[in-house]
Amino acid sequence: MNRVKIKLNVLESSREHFIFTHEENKMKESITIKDVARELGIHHVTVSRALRDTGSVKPETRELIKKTASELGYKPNRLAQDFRNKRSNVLAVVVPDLRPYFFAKFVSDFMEVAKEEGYSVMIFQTGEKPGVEKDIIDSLIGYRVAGVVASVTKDTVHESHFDVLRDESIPYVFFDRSPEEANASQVLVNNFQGAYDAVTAMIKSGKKRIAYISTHYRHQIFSDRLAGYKQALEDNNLPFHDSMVVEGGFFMKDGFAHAEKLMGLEEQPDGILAVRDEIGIGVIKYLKKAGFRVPEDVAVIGFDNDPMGVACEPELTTVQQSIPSMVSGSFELLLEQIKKNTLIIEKKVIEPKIIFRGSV
Amino acid sequence: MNRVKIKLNVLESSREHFIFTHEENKMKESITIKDVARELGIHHVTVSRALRDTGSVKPETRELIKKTASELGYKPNRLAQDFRNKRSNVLAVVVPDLRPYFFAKFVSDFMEVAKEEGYSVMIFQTGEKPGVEKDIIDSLIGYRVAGVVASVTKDTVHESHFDVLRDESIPYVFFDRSPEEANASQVLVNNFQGAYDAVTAMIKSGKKRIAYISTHYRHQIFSDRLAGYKQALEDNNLPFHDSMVVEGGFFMKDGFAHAEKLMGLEEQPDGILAVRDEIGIGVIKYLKKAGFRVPEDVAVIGFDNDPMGVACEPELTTVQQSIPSMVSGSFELLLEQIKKNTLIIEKKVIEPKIIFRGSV
DNA sequence: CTGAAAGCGCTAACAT
DNA sequence: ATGTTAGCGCTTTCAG
Repeated sequence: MNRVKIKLNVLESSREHFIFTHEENKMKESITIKDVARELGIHHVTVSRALRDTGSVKPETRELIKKTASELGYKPNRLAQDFRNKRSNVLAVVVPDLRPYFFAKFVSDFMEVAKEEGYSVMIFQTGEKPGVEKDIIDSLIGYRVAGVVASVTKDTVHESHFDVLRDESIPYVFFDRSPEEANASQVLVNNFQGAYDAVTAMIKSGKKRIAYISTHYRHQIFSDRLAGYKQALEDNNLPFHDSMVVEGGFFMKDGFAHAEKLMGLEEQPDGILAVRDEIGIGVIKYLKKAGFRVPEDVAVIGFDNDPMGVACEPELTTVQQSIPSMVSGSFELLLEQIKKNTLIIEKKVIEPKIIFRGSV
Repeated sequence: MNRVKIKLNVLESSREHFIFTHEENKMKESITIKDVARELGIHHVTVSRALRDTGSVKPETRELIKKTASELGYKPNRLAQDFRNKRSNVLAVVVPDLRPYFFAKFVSDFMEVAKEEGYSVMIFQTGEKPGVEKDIIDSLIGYRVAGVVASVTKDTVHESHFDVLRDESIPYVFFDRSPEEANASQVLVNNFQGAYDAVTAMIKSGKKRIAYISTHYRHQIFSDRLAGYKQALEDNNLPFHDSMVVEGGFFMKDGFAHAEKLMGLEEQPDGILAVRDEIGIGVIKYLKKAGFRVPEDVAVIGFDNDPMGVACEPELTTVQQSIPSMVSGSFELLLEQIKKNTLIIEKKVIEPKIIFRGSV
């Protein structure tokens, strides 16, 4: 340690600052298979074979090599391995935003499954920007990732920017949000059914005038939900009213505002389907503030099974999409393509399930 | 396309299954700098120099090379670059679990900052298991990551398993949760102050008997909060009662259960500090269910500023730790070490801030 | 300013 | 069962 500095207020909110700067540790040379080989007086290729359990190596030699390697602290250089193999053991997951529970949970589960099979995971966020999405996909080529799992931005219509992956034989699978007509495997949720079931549930509980709060995102997911909503009304001989479908926004405050507008109408809804749980929670917050009882006066159902839904009062009934199913579905689809080095186009549809809590 | 299969019920919840299997696209050979060089009748080293803006290359030649490379669709092979440079442009972020909002938000923000500087990010989850943490750190060596940012498990006491990184001159920074006495840079929150301020706020609003619900996690963060709680009582001449400190659990249901016990005591608390927002929400849910008014009868404050806190009623007052400050703090500390190839030990302390909402 | 040579650590293919 | 050869794509070093 050759110098000590004391700094203050580097961060606006910091209090204590001590810097101890050491001189660089001389970059210790890493141990390679050649070092292990030299130690044992054998060829490094034999070491390579032994360590990877390939080729034929005399069992005792193999054991000895492994023992020596571990004693010497040998760590395979994955950079060299990947380079040599022209492919890394990294899977890329591309999502619009990691923060929403749905994506955080998907990625979290996906990493665990991938790890079981020896893959590491790189995460990328598009921020809902198609341009960023394209740049990310392009950069993936350079990394020679083994495969890609993606949920596209709200504005991604084509999959053309994924073609570069195809050119490099890098398999990719879409989950949840896929470009329409994608020429790739997809793991999707039956959003039509989810909305249909949700509306049907409200009707069964006696509701007759059900509104739907959508988002401005023009992705098929959202139009499917609208279609399911309409179909459920029709199948129950309930009229469809334009005024009962509103859209715009994505957050709690948007749900609050939409609910305020809906409840200000001459003909008020007695049930509200929200395209996201957060919006649904905003709806409930408005309803309670305005003195409506939930679910007696107005029932509410959301989508996503966000844990946030159990924080509100009453707890939000929601349309759940099984994230573990989506994870295993997309991972298997990807792995099969990697293993067989083959393009597989398969569409898996996950059936949603209504989680009944207190709001309907 | 040479075969078509139809499968059914591969996933328990799937409905439609179509598989179209194509034969493998012949692995198109990627374009290398040699291809670009050949096209131009020059040496590939010149191409390398031109593309990286290093060395001296005649300006026109440089332009021509860049143009040609892009026309040919040249994409640098990062595997080769990283291998050659003995270091990748990947930063590793190690967290206990990606799902809690705090970590999801940290990682999300960190990725954006890292991207600005040309780094990609690999995420790892320890699942609060020190053994897994050790394995992850070991594996990082193989990847020759440029740097590591970690928040350790609840049971990590030493940083000894991080030594391997030091051996390879891979800098690492701890954020939020650090081993005690860590011999590395740290970005921490002043948890003592957070608890102190929270308790003080409740006292100022007239509360006289304040309980503290902790977790069983034996990490310094939690003892610091306890210490802050005690100090605030002392500074306000309020007695400390053992019965007012309970611990165990991490989730909403635990908060609910603890609140039930606390309110069942002969001497009930009139304020409750919860070590996490989720626990605080559980507390509020119990209080309301049992007929107590929040905050009139009992005030509640949590930690973390989890958005879930605004879903409950009343909205939860919380001790916020600035995630952007933590991200920029840890990233800068890491980047400086990478750039200078120097060990820097600095401790940044982020001051928390109380977000007043409805529960106090 | 440009070219030639060399090698990073590893593994596939071919010998022995 | 083990060794030899060769080379992945790139960049650093040295020559010209």
